[in-house]
Amino acid sequence: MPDRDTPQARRGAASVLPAGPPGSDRAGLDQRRVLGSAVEFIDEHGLRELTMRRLGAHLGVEAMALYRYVPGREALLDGVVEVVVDELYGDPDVHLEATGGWQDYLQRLAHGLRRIALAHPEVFPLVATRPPAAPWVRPPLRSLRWIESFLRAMTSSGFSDDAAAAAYRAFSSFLLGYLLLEISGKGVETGPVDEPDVPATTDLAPYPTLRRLEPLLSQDRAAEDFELSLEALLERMELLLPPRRRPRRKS
Amino acid sequence: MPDRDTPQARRGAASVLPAGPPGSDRAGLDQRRVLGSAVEFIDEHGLRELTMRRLGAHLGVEAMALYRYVPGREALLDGVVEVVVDELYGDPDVHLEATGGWQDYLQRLAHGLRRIALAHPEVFPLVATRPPAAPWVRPPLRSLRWIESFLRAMTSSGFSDDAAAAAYRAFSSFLLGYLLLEISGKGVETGPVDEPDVPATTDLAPYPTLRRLEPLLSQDRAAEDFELSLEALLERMELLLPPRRRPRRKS
DNA sequence: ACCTGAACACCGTTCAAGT
DNA sequence: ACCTGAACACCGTTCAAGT
Repeated sequence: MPDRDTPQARRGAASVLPAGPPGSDRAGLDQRRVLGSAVEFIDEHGLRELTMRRLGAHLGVEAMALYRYVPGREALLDGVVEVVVDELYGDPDVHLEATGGWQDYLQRLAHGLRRIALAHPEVFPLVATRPPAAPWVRPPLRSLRWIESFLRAMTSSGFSDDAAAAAYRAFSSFLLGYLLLEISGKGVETGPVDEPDVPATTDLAPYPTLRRLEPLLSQDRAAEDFELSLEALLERMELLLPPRRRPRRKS
Repeated sequence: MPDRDTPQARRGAASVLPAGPPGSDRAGLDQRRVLGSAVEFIDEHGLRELTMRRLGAHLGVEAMALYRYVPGREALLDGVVEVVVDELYGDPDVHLEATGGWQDYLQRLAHGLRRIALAHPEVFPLVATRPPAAPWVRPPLRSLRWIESFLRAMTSSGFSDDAAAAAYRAFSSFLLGYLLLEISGKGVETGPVDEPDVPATTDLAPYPTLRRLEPLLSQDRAAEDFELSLEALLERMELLLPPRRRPRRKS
């Protein structure tokens, strides 16, 4: 399912995984099929349930067969992260780097990553926390090609190298925090159904302010928050431009 | 080690764990000792290594003995998160809610959480990704008492309920993204030592901008970034105040 | 009251063996 | 060339039994 229409998408970015046998494409396994199936499995049952043996069963094969295509469970998870992040290449809304300037590009990039997080909420914590391959790989922008694309868009828009690097750090921090919290707020109350007679609702009596604001805090403002904070971030980035290229702020 | 000098710290916030036997305090186990030991173990060996059996050995006991004090591994991890977050209660720099106004309070709160993240980098991903008990519990501010404290500080400083809630959401997103990325940048290059003759350095030739900025991106700017972005966040929060309470911006 | 031994079902992973 | 069966070391968890 993922990684559509990008023949050598996984080839460009130094893949975490060895190549594996070339896709015989018809019957039989395939690294792409294994990884895609793993993503599917996590989307459906959650990361906790993913097991080499169960993934094998999901593919109609014994667990041991997977080791032909993946060095082990850890590498499988790395591959899952890679596949999900690579879905960005198939997103038509994100392509074409600089048709509308850097702000437009960063907007589309941010929204593309948000779509990925919302499409794979069970995978995203993995995207967020797997140790990156290099210190300058900052989740959720874990693909060398997108990092390159980001930095080129900024520098070619007039940002200094320092400013582009600072923008990259701010952008990744913003996305990581926002998206992780958005999906965490989503997944609550799902899971094993416990005693329905004990509502498990915490007693808020000792916390009067919290109790008063509780209905307010339970509202889902993720979409608006995302737009507004992204807008604010872009405005703050604008200040990193050399003064000549910075449009006068209306006030 | 954690949870020092706060006798009933874990009593106020609805604990995830049942009480367990009262601490006989001398020899023998104790829920506090089990959780504290787990934190210690993760700090030392990483989350991946933590096993009921190994934690038992670490405490000089068989794994099965732990089940007297903890319902299972999942609850143990919840307890670990709770213990680490509760360290905030022992931080003398964070206490006293509003001596210097809300900005000063949020500064100290943010720095306190940053100290925790840096002190327990192996635990922090757990703080970030464990499913919260309620939708309005937003990591890394996972303690009802601190959420209450935050909201009270804001509302009593003139923020409307809506503004306080928005500030809470923005503050938690900021901290989560920043701290998670700071510790992720720290932990890289540690772990199993592979082939030292193959430096595993990715070939950056296809990514010229990245290659040019690589030394810049490898610098550790976490501390400065944190200060500056926190400052910017607080300034943005100021705009949520009703105009009368908002000091005139200089310039 | 607290801990242990033995047992159960299930992991990840290796490897010789099948086809 | 690709998959499997059997095996190994190790999990989390239960429970009757020890002290």
